Amino acid sequence: MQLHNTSQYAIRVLNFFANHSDDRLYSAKELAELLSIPYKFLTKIMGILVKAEFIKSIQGREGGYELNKPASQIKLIDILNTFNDETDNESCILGVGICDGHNKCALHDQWMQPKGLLRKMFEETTLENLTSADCKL
Amino acid sequence: MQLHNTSQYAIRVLNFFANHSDDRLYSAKELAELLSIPYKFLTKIMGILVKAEFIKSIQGREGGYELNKPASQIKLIDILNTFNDETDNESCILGVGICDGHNKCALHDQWMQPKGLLRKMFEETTLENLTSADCKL
DNA sequence: TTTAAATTCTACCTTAGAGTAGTAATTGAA
DNA sequence: TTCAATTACTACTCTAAGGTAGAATTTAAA
Repeated sequence: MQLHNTSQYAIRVLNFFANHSDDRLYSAKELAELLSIPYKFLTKIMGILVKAEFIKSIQGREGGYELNKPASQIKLIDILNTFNDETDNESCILGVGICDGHNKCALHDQWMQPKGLLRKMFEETTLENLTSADCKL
Repeated sequence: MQLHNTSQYAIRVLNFFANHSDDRLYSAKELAELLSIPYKFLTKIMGILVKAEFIKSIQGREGGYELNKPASQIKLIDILNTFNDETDNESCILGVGICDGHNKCALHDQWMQPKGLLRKMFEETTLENLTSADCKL
């Protein structure tokens, strides 16, 4: 019951940019050091974030990365979906097809409430809503 | 954000026993068919459930499995822990060490409430509390 | 124009979860 | 005593996530 490592990294990187909207670029080297993410793995993730248009990249010497859109327009769920992190609300927590009120798994009733809050968190939280000050990178 | 396959299988098997407390044994072959779980994988899981003392096994011809303790004494969290499914409430959802009120990750505040409900569900739900009738196996 | 700092691309390695295969051991029934 | 139905054990394969390596490309500064 946890997020993929790549999703965690991606959220932390994007959150970093949301909190550093000074008008400059950050290189992969800098980010890797500041966020303690393996450099080579980070560059791989950055490539995905660029393709997904969360991040804009400037190539070449003095290049780097910056946010490609306002923090208020990036939802957590969009990030998770980019990395195939399971947020499919229809599928059953016990893996027994699709659950609804009439055709449900043994854990369905207990699962409804936490599932709803998780869904709310991922769908309604944007980078803008994340803790901005004094938080761990 | 989902349970391991083995945990799902284990919960479904244990729930099946909780709902079929008639005084008989069920063989791995029967269980595999009734619950649509690959036979060989099921026997592997049953071995773990036996070692963890959730299930009692009777070897040899006419043998099989039965619950080893009352359904009210088996919590979901005990099952998950048996299969290393992450339920460590201290560790951070973004993977940045230990989060608390003073030293927290960017998502800490939003995570508190769903985390609490998940914890409650896993720690307070026993096999006895699961839906017993008309639920998918 | 050269060079160094940066992104980008392709390919690979490692690990853990998921699942399979085959055989040994057990045991009640015939 | 034999045999068939069963659990138990060991070892393997497959797949996807996590992570690494190295070279190609881009670009601005020197």
